[in-house]
Amino acid sequence: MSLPNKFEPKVSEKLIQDIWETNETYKWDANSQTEPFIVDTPPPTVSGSLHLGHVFSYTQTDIVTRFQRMIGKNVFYPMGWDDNGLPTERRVQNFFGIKCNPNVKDQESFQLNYNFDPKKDQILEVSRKDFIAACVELTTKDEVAYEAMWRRLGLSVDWNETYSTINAHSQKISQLSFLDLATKNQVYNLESPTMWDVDFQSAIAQAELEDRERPGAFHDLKFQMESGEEFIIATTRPELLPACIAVVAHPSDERYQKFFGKTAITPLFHAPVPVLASEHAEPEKGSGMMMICTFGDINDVQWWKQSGLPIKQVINLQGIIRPITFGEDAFLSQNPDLANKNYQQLTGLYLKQAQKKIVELLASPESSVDGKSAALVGEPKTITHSVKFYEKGDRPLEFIPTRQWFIKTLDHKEALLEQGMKINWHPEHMRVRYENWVKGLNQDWCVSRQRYFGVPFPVWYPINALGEVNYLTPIYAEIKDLPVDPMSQVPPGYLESQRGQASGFVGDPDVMDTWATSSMTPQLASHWGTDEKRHKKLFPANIRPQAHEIIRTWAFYTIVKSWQHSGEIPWKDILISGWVLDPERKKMSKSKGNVITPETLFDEYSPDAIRYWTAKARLGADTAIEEAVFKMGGKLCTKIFNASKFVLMQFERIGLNIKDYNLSDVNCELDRALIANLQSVITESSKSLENFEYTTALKLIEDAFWDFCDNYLELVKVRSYQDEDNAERKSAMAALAWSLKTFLKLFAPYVPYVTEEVWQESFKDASHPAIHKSSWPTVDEANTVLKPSYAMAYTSATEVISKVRGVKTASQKSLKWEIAELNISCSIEAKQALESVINDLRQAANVKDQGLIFSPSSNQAGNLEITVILSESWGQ
RNA sequence: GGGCGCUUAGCUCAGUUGGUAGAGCAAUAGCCUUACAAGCUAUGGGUCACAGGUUCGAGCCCUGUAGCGCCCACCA
Repeated sequence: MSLPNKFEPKVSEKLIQDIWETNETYKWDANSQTEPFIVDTPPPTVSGSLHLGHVFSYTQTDIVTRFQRMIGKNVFYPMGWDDNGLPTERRVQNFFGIKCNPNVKDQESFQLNYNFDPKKDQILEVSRKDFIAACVELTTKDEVAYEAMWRRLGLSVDWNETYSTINAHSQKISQLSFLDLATKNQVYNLESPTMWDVDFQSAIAQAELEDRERPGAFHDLKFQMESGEEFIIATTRPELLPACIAVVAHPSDERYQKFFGKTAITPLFHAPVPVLASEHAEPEKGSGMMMICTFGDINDVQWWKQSGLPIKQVINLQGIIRPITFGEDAFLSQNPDLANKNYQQLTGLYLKQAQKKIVELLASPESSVDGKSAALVGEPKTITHSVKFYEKGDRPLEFIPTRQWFIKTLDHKEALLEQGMKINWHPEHMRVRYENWVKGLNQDWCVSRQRYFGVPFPVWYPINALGEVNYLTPIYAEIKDLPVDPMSQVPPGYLESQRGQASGFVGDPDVMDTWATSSMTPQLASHWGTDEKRHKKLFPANIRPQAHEIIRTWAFYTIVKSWQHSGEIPWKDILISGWVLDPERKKMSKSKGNVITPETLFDEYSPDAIRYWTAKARLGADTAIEEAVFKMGGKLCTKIFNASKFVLMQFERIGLNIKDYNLSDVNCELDRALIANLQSVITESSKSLENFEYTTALKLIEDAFWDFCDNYLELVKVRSYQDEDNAERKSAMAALAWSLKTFLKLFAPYVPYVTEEVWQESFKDASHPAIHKSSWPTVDEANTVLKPSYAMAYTSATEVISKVRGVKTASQKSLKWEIAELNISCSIEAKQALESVINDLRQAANVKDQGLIFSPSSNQAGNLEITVILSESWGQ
């Protein structure tokens, strides 16, 4: 039973991990009847490496969870890997230099290029199957590295309970969810203008939108009425002029009343378009007249839906101006030859180039409708405006008509707000963000993505005898067959040979939004739909820890799914963590994260020290990376170690075992005061931790511990150094043992390594082989009532010792310097209290024999007047 | 434009129901003290963003203002 002389966290790190592992310290007990505590762990996105932001929020969860385990809950703490979706595809593309092309054939014995160099090597197009295999290979490797880092951080995860969002289990549940929603009539597919990312070649959802400030310009364009009168419209998107379907002004705008119901002609394309009244147009903006194009923005889409006018689609899925012919179909023109001549100059151009080109055309002197002037009036006026982007995209979103699957949300706003009210939000004000989001929804959840590495829709579509695909009567997979891949599997009752044939079928080629799967994390962990007995035990979860920027996605979608499937809330409490900010107070970014990796910090400080830093930040509070706090954490751990060493040494010296202490030996006021104080620390910190206020609890524990080291240990030292094991020493030893054990347990959720290291050398026994197999301290253990006299003894003694230190320091003397006379003037009560600790006090202060003098005072009970006269020399 | 949060010592932050402003770091001055010099002791440092109000009393409650951060919406 002994600790190493020096505290070296690195030496014991691995050993301690092994202890946790071999004792199955964090294993969920499937058969236990005790109250569970279920964590809906965020599955980190597997696309590179974990950074300090992850360490921050996951540790906060771990602290809460370790506490719950110690108070006796049957903790279920799984770990998932979110490896499906765009981030993974993008990483795989860049890592191996491959790109998915569904039309390419599978390769035999496909070898991935681990040494891909973007400067030298060409991008290789591979089949869907090969691409998915590459995704699986790389994410599997990443997941190994992630697990190692989580273990090092000391997350008390049950590593038997892991899943990945792309594995068969997750695919099955994700598809099951889709089928359940189909049965409940909560999903539909629809061909309609949808937000489209031209680079990713996929639809995206409202929740993935991001506004970005971009330079733009107002272009004033001259239109003409059929009757010959001219007017001006202002537009930031002149390249959409060929897609103009109408021009509108506000109904009350007097300038344009005379035009309403008549026809205007567009420049360059001579397209006749109706002039209509619309509330959309604001008279004060520009000329008060605006053009409606298919489609410049969401307003155009909404307006078009009401108007019944045909679509003029000029942009293709790649963001390129597609070939069309004026004079045909919707593209009416009063001068098709001229229109086509102009349009041909735009065909094949990317939107940006097309804009440049059309501005040139509009600026030419004969571009107006009557051919007498330029249609572009004046110079374009440059502005900065916000433009909608896919949050992971590089070019602005376009609205392009495509067929997509949607999950109904707009019909359920009220119910979803109610569900939000049933959940406890920490901090409380984060609920408002959820509510704002729900209230502001304007589209159902677009859940299909035209990507490859994801969960397929369990859906085929029948083809009629004419070869037309019928999207409105999909063939759903049977539940027993899940998971299915409709691109390689055949729907019930069909043959593979019928794929793509008249009277046959086609598989849905799309995959689901990655959130469609991760919104099921509570059910993925509980095995919803596949193991009802287990699901009953593990659903709903107790806590959902997550970051605030994904309230509108992860939290929202999880609440949606849970409500639609079973009418329940997915978890009782949601814990919103803050952001890690770099020293310039900017959000920790991936590039910055790579500079300061968690491993670097673990090496330089210790996992415990980093954990301490995370524990100093409250939920929801953004926190700067602060080296000073890492240092503090390190110092605290050293202190815990050294104080433990001191206590253990006192037992060793006279051959006693620290486990054999007996609290009934405690008979000194000072020792009773210590125990009584710690009791209130236990009560208060437990209350805070139960409410997820781990920061408040830590402060209480820490303050008590530093006081224990600075004051109690100093006072009790001389008594405990006695060689004779008499009653007063026994009292000290029992108090020391119990308080050390208590402090170790109180600190254990925060700094598991150092507390475990000490535990192994002190209180470990067969039924408590690890500190996290021991129980949280309770007040009953000590059963000491705090009497006013204890408190007074303790605080008065502390006050005296503090005064003595002040005098010695001011005289630049060692704290060991002898005191010739210590005169304490105080009330009768204070005197009585101090007399009970007089020996401890006299020796700790090193007062000469007979040098401690009390004199009466009429002061208030607590007020002490202390005079110190130092000896001329050291003393003996 | 709507909403939420923040503003306390040089820095990073605590501050319970209103009752004499706190910690760590940094700075300064010291100390080999039988757990700890990677330690310890002490000292200095604040008009609690600003302006009103309620109250015997406001960092805390109310109203307004400003700055910072974030969420949402609008944006021809």
